[in-house]
Amino acid sequence: MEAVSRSAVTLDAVARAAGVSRATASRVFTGSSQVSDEAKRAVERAAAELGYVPNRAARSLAAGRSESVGVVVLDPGWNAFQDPSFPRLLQGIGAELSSHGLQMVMFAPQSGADSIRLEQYLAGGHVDGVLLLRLDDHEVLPERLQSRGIPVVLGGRPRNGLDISFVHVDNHAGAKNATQHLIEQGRRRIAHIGAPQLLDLAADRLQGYREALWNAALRCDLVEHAEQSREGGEMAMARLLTRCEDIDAVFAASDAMAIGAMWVMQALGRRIPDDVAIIGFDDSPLAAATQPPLSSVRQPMEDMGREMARLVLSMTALNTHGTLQKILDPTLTVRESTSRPVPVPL
Amino acid sequence: MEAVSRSAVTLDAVARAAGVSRATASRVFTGSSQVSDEAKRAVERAAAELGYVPNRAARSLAAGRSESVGVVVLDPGWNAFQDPSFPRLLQGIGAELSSHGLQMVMFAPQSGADSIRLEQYLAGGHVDGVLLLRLDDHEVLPERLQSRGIPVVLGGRPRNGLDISFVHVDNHAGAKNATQHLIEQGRRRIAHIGAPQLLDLAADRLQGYREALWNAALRCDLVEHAEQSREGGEMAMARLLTRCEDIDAVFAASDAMAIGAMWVMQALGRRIPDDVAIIGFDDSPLAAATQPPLSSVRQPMEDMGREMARLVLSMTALNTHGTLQKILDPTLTVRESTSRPVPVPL
DNA sequence: CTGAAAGCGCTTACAG
DNA sequence: CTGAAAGCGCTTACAG
Repeated sequence: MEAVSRSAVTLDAVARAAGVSRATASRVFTGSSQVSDEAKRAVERAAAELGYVPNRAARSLAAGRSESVGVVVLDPGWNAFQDPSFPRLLQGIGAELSSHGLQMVMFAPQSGADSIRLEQYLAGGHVDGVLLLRLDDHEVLPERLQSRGIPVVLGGRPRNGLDISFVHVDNHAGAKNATQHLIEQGRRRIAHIGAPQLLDLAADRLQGYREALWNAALRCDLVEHAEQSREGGEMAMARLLTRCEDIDAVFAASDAMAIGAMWVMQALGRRIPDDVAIIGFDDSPLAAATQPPLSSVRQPMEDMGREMARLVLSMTALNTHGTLQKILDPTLTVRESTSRPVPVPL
Repeated sequence: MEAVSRSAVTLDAVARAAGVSRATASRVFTGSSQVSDEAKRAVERAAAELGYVPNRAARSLAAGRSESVGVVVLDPGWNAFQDPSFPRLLQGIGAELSSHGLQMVMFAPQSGADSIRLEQYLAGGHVDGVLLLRLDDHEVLPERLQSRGIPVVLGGRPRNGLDISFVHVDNHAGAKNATQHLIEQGRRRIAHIGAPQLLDLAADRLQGYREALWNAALRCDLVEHAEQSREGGEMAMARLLTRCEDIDAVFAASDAMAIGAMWVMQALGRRIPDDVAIIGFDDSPLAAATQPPLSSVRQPMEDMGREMARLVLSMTALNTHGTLQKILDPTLTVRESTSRPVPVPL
């Protein structure tokens, strides 16, 4: 059993066909300017005729870099692949890398064996840097890669004590803005349906909600946490109503939960937004599809992707051992669930 | 600007520390049996102490293979990343590759520039084979890779005239089974909501439906095609009802469309399954969440992934130039939307 | 601008 | 079982 003679045409063959040295041929492919137009043309013609494709493994080895960046999705349940914001994140990463001529390489390890293999792969010269998504607090990969000298950037905030680069969306600010928006609409009995308490985004969003209420001198103990699903939202909404009958607004920490709240309210015959305003979080495709359409906090996922890519690129370029970070603000997408449409005067 | 001295510890260093030659050290990592236990232990100890990680770029270059397989998702809209069956497919691929000690490397090219870079990457010795997902008829990547001698396997049937390996789910059989199931439940006026006609799965599923009706000597012109969404299903259902008031069963080519049909029927006060039975396609998470739960045709996505991996592995091992194919049968997941629950006698 | 040469870190016949 | 040596396909100072 022998390896296929796959990459039949090598740089050497191209150089010979073009009548130049291997060094010169190499220079035209690496974009070095030190080549005469004549030589360049000859090499390019020869390459085209022979169908030359550089062997990137050889190039990585010789040059000490690979012109590619790894994106690792640390998500044992593959949930990321159903998260509507995930493609937007990938798109941002891909666009930024692409504009620098870099290749994006993605990984989704599922088992311990996968992770070990992956670590060796990433540490083994196949990528210039690594972007890490969806890691939980027990994940050791970031530190292990970093200790090997590989530039690493996290999506989300690292756990305490970890000195590592990251890009993070300010959940606190997003929640505060959402709540302020409700207050500005004249709402006064504003409830919050929080994410499961073990997520740190739950604490951040709750905190933002409380701060906005505090600033407006409103009471703020109308909080229930729930599973991030429509059902979770329904149950939380029901519990909230037993605590306060005349809630006039709800800020939910996810669109799915907001929809659950909406269903409960509508089943009770309350009009949205007339009787109760509802705002969600994530601005997922769901939000635009409800009746009435759901206002939501939009996380700048494309921007987050772009920034992650920028950070890792500047780390590889600077060859620094310092860490970088960037915090992005969410925006508000206001739809009819929080604001009565103003009739357009003729 | 110089490359980081990243992979500080090389095979050479390990060999020296272990007091053996580089060749022997290499043999313990490649799993060659030709090594004494003593030497093996010494090398493993040295590697652990020094924190050695093999440089895989070098290994790929020297060995002529990479122990990794590329998975390319050719989906300009990133839609795959929101498709509930997509993670199952990846899981199948990952599990099979993993069990053979192979690394799975994923790509999602978005632009022409991405595709060119990707082709060079894949052809450049970084992967041993390629799995292609979601390609449309104009895609040239499969042929281009194959012509470079790289083992390629498609998920889905290749367009006519393309001699290439593939794994494919038999849509025709799935549709036929679903329709037969409805007939066995005593239904006689069975409508079909088809996928958009430009998809070839639409034709396959329609054909399966027709065949089942034909075999049972039933009429079969109750067909409407629609967008693959709940709204599409609603509109198609409404159109069908204008053509035949007393439809007693619906076979929809996707779960989302089936749900649309369900909503329309329920809004009209018809009981499911008593008055009308409904079955979908894909057995997505949606199906289990409806009221009543939706019967559906389940595509064996994990199996498809596993088979794709198996095929590409056997192609790399056999080093053959022939092509392989495998066709898988869907199964039926029967829930309450098509069969009245039989009360359990005490 | 160009070429000869060394070297990137590994694997693998080949000869013991 | 082991080692010396050649070689994988490229890049890049170095010296013209």
